[in-house]
Amino acid sequence: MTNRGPEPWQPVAFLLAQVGGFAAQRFAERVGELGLQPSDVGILRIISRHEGALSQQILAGFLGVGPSRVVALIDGLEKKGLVARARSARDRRNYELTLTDAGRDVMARMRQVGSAHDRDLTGSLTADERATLGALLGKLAAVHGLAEGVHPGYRS
Amino acid sequence: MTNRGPEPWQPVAFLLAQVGGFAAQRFAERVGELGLQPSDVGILRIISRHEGALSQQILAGFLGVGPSRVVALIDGLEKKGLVARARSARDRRNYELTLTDAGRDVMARMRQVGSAHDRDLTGSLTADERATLGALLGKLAAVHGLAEGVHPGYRS
DNA sequence: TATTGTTATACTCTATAACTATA
DNA sequence: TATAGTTATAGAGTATAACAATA
Repeated sequence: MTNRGPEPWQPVAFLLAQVGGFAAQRFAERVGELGLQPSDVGILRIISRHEGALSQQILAGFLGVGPSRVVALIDGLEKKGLVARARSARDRRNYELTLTDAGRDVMARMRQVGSAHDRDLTGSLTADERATLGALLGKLAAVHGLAEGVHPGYRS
Repeated sequence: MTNRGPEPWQPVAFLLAQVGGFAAQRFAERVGELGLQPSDVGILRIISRHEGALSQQILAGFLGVGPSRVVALIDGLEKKGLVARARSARDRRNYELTLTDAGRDVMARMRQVGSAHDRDLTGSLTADERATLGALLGKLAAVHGLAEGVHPGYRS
């Protein structure tokens, strides 16, 4: 490696945004084949983790969006038969969001799509390179406080 | 390194989209302080590379958007005094887009912002780690045919 | 009175297609 | 007639605030 003086800074931030944007775009296409939007994927995951103990307000908090937007998002998933609204017996103002059987099926297919997407995107790397890339990205995510499994694309 | 069987695939694609999205968001904030949108930055760069030999149609081709969108984008930059439309003498239908002096000033400041952004984003990595990350991302960008310096966020 | 979810309104962004001026 | 740029229109997406039901 040649020495080009102090701090030969590599402009990696742009590459990161560029490749990351490409990854997001490809992922949107893939889940689109399942009839979903990228935002739906994250919502299904959150619901599955808090099965039955999740109101729309709490979900809005997780996503960082207003309550009215959650209405539209859940409307779409309910219309597709993937999510069910059940009035809480203890406080009939709020809903308990649950996955339907079809919703669980879609989540299983989502995992397959995710794996295929991952192979598609990083298949040209060796296993070592992929592990290194994952470690470095994980380090950046941790340093900047990015929550695990939550894409920053919800809030405006 | 423990052996967990064949193909212990790391889900790096999501991390990529997540960190990449964060990088893009931060960059938008930074250039926002210069009164610019991320799309403006790419356009200024393209104009500077084809100084005077760039019509709006050709620019639309580069960006992958329709001509009417270019009108709005250039309107904004012209109103800020960064870009000038000059009717071509040879074919008075099309414009030759050029940077104003103020536009060149802003580009210089953009480079500083870009460096600061890069330090901000990857400052927690060692120089070696940063170089490795850049190399791996560059490899992915090349494999997937991402044009140098063009963010995929223009086309719908 | 306070809170959950919903609806109504307005605003932004973008694409498509009609239009003008040059060729 | 064909092309460069512009304007007009319509559609999607989203945020804000008013609203109804429940507490």
